[in-house]
Amino acid sequence: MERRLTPRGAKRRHDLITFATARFAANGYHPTSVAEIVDGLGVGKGVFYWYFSSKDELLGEILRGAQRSLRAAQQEAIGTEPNPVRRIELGIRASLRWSENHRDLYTLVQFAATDERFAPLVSRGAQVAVRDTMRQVAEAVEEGRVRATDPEVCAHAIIGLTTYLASEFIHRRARPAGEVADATVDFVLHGLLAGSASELAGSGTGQATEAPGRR
Amino acid sequence: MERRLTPRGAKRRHDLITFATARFAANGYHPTSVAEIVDGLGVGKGVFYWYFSSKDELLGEILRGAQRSLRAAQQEAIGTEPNPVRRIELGIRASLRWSENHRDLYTLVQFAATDERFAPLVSRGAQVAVRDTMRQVAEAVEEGRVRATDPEVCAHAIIGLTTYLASEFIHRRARPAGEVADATVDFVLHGLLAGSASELAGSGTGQATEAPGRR
Amino acid sequence: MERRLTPRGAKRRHDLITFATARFAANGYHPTSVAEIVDGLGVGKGVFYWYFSSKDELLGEILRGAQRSLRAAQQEAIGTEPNPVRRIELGIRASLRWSENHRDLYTLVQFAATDERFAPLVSRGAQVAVRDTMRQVAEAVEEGRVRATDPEVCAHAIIGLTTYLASEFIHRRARPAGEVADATVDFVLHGLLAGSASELAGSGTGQATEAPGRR
Amino acid sequence: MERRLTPRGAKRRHDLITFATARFAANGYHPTSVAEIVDGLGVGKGVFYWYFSSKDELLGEILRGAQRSLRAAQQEAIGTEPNPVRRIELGIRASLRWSENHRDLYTLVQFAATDERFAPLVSRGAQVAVRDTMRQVAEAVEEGRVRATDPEVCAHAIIGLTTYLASEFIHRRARPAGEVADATVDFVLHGLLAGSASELAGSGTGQATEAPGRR
DNA sequence: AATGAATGAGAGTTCATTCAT
DNA sequence: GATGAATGAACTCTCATTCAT
Repeated sequence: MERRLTPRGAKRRHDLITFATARFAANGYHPTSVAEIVDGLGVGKGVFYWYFSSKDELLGEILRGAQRSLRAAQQEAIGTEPNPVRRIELGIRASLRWSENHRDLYTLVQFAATDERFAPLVSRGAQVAVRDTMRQVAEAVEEGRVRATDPEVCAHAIIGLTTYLASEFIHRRARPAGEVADATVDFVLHGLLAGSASELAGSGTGQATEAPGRR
Repeated sequence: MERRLTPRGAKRRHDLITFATARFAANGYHPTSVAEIVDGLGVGKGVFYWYFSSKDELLGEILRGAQRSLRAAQQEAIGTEPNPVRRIELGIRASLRWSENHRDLYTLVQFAATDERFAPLVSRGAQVAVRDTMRQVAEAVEEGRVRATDPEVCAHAIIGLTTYLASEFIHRRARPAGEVADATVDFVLHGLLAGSASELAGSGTGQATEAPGRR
Repeated sequence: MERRLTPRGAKRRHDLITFATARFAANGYHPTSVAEIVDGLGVGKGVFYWYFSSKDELLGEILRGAQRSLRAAQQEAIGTEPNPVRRIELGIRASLRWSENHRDLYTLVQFAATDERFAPLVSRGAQVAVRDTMRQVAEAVEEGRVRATDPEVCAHAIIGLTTYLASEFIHRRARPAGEVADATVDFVLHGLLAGSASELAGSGTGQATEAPGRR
Repeated sequence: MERRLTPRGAKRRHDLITFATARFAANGYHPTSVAEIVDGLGVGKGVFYWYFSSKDELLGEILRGAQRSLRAAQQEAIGTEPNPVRRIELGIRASLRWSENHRDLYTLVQFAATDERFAPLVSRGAQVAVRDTMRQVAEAVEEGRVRATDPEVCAHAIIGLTTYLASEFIHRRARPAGEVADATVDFVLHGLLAGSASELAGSGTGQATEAPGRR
């Protein structure tokens, strides 16, 4: 692949990606045939294989593009903000806004994570996000702004929460991203309990009472 | 369907479900053919269609079974515990333990949620879990044990967090469920911030596009 | 592959091989599609792939069968004949008779030898034939029945001649195998020259670019 | 077609033929795509169809060129040699030398002979060679230089032997053409038997004991 | 209950050929 | 003359499903 494209060619390629993303998200990747995609654009089958060497490769391209785009949105949102806690918040808000504007991509990434052929690709993208977030959590811990916790677990918790709430409230119920972000940030920062004294000190199942990762 | 099964028939059916679950989780639902399943069990194709009317129906059965099994595990764990916060914790721990013992089912549910034909089924199961959790959050709020928040959002946050951390730490990295549960419960209850005074008081209201009060 | 076949299945498989051999020989291997074969037999496409894992595999089967069959015919013809020269003759006659009865296979083998994917298979079969013939030539030389020559070259010459004359006279012109065999055996045994004294003594050494001794 | 070509055009056309011949010989005619050829030369598809009206036509050109070239080599080698036996020998030697220098063409001709669309073309070329050789055999018989045999069968025997030994020893084992020619000429002239008295007089299968073709 | 065999629509992909630029 | 793009029929092969035995 890697073809030098004319402007017209670049547009075709872009159209294919856009249309395929929509169909994959709506119908599922496997149930959507190449024929369906090219028919939808009113072009011949050969066009598809002129721009992509296979259906799998197309999905790969879509996933890579999604990750690039999300990361760019996050970094642009964070800008030069010095406070790491605030950076986390800005990252969450950017992710949710991005999620709102790219519902299809979200669905596709979710699917890709469940297919052994694409899971590694998704994993790699997730690792980048985790590393970004971890750095901020670690910094915030160092500065004493947040409780001492395992930054890796925290990073996953933040990303997982954001991801899940996006799926539930933005995609399924079409709530505005801003509102969802408020709730997410609130939960991330304060957790569930009222007051400062843990009512459940000593709870647990007899296993470690501290968070894992701290040795 | 609905067939009166002999003991031998019941075993056959169970074998089919078990084997298919493993293959679906490992290879993906669509890429796994009925032939692969029956060959793996050393039986003819007719057997499959004797017990299930279609491949889709089999997946439906698997998903319904998974939800029944998870809910049973949660309810057994909660038992008669009166404290709603403690009930939430017990539910989280039960879910993670279940997740540890049923990795394949977890993967399958994740996939099913991305396919428009199965998503409704998954949704219905998720709604049950959300309603269960919501009831407990609402009760905890009423009793003043947790901050006043939208119980629905909270329920989703709890479930989302649990789900995601299960996937990352139990499935991908094979950490023990107990450890992961400790961290999850900790995060759910206390959030991220240090101390009782919110450093970010004022955040979480409106879109907060201006930097919130930083010291 | 390797399937336990019922009698009905064995017949189907045999029909596929027979029909495909005829089409491959008439139209060429590549130009003959699987669809053409199954349509010709009035069965569904799946039937083909029930019995053969691919079109290539089918050709392989055909070629292997041809080699087995030809070799069996030769060995049966030679029987226990003690005279090696006579054994060579019997082999030639058997080959030509076989050729007469299996024109399609001959054409197919010729093609297969020109395709890099099948050439090794053909080569292997040819090696067996060469080794058989070589043994007889060597024995004949030892017994002083034929001129001292390189048995390997002779073996190839015999096989090549037989092959070629079969193609030309039996396949293209439909002459009876017996007649062709007489001529082939005659040429193989006596060569071209009249009398016993070589008119061209001295030739056959070096590149002989100058005219050799002519009267 | 028939196009007046600029020198640059003539070179392009020649390059296409050369490259295509190599790919066809290496990969097979059908499996080699036009795209592969033009990509290999770094030109666009249009170039191909500017010089040739189709892929089949290109193969036809290659085959015709091969026959022209081989015949020219033979005629140049024979020159004005008056002795017909010697002419046969010179022809064999020229053919093998040509074969050594044009392995790809040899492979291609072999293939073409097996495809019903190209077989007539190959046939026509072969007929020319047979007629040339026949004339020489007939003359040699008339002059009493060789045994009285059917000149047509002899011609085919000579050509078949030469062809086959070229394929086996020159192409597959890369032996020098001179050596192979010595063996071929020797076999053609003397056959296999030692001495002048046929040890096998009277052998045969009860069918004609004389060569076929004589009525 | 169960099997091997069969179906045939439809999948992804290729490729000779054409055409606008 | 030459290119990149496009065409679309045809290809090999898959697979959920059905059926005779």
